[in-house]
Amino acid sequence: MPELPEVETVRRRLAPVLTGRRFERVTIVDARLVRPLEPAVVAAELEGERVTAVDRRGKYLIFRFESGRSLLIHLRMTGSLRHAPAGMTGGDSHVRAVVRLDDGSDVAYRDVRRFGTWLLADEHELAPYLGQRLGGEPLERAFRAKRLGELLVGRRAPIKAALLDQRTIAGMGNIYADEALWRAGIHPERRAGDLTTDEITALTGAIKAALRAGIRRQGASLRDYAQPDGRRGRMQESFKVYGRAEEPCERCGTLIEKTRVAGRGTWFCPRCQPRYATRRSSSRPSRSRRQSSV
DNA sequence: AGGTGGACCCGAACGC
DNA sequence: TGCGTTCGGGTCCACC
Repeated sequence: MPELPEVETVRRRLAPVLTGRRFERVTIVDARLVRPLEPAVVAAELEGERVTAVDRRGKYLIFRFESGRSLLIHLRMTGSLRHAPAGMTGGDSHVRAVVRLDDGSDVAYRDVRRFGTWLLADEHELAPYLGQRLGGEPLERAFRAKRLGELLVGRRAPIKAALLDQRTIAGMGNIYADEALWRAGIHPERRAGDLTTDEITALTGAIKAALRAGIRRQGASLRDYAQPDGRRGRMQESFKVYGRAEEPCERCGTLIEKTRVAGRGTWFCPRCQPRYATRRSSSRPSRSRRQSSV
């Protein structure tokens, strides 16, 4: 599942091969990709555009064009992009769109479950579109504990749900949310607004560390995700808790448990991530001394 | 207002 | 063996 580290890896691989290239021929096979617009219309609009930059915001990939317009790609769950010599991607029934570049190579978009979207945005549309959906970038220096704390104040949702909310932190998904909570030693069902300042500080660092670990290993290839050259990422080999139910926690040996939080499969270490804070460790004013018992 | 849960998808894993 | 059922997950949206 492409989250920030996977999308960032794709961005880093595509930027050098796309920058300066012109979209010569665009084929959109699956109408879902660009609906409610007509695939042929969008394809025609894209043809002739020249790429000036490949950016990322949250889980969105952004192809910026000379014209000022941008193509906003969201991979959702099973989307992937493949860069290869022209014609190499034929015969794959899951390819939903192909862009022929002016150097004779193809960028093919593949998506088994067809959740992914392509949006061609005008210059003035991009910032409002993203701003409405996304909070800050967790790997930017501006993302500090103070800021995260402000975003969590008063929130009654489980901390995991808050992390999955893209307006809290852009780019976190199910995998890295679990990984970050384990690193910070915070139970996924703790009320977001009840975390102490120390916990928020730990969580801020844990989020950055979990995401950076994912980028360093070129993302996690569980099933469909692969880099544009077809290679798999290796982060799945380094998960601390995600998908590891009944395996020992590497920190304390306790068996990892699986539960469900905010409608998502959730893995955690019951010892490293206690449901109730075992000691008060902060000056952060809390509205009640006890955690509510569920 | 803010949180929750279903819909959208479809291949894989599971159950009988 | 084969069929039907369940699962999962990012985002949007209806609902409470």
